[in-house]
Amino acid sequence: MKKLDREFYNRDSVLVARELLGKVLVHEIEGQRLAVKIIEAEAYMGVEDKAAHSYGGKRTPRVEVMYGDPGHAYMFLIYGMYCCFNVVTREKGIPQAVLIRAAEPLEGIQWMAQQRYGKPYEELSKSQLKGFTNGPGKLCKALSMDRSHNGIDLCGDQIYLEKGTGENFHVIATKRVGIDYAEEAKDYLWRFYIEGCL
DNA sequence: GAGTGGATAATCT
DNA sequence: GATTATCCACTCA
Repeated sequence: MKKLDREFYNRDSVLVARELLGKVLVHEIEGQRLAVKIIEAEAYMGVEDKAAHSYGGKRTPRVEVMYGDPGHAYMFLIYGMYCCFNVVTREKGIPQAVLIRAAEPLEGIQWMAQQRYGKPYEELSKSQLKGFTNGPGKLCKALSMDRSHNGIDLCGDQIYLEKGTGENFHVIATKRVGIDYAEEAKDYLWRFYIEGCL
């Protein structure tokens, strides 16, 4: 399977978000290969997006990686307990990113179950199965990603994205959620998901 | 099946 | 020192 090259990320964030659907996110850790299919992604348009950390050109140590080169991971912590995985887009100096909100486990499912609940996949409760990887925080926990991966190169060998199976699916564009504070920006159709996976 | 409240820590001013 | 936003378990119908 072919990795996505840096040029893929060096484009408009909305375009990248839509094309990331169906792609495979791979995290290699301790010889274990964890792979998930991306089923939901959200674009953050930097300075013109009130929902983005970099809105208005704000520049703090945390968002610094978004100002860097495309194709890098931007991890940020929310609620003090969960983190979100983002892909940095656009060229250096333009702070845009795509948030990966949900995915579907493909490889290393047992490993993920141990990581999240400390027990085999078969023993998970219904609610645990339902929420296995359908949220940003849960996704990161399952993939064993945290702030130590912030700024990592997605064109490297530890965390990268592969082209999917090329199967057919229908992409739905919708409003973003959980950003009521963003005023008019919350009405933009910058959130994408694969129909039938939610 | 639907709705509610409590937990938590890095980041910013 | 204030702010920030998701997940989970619990309750009720």
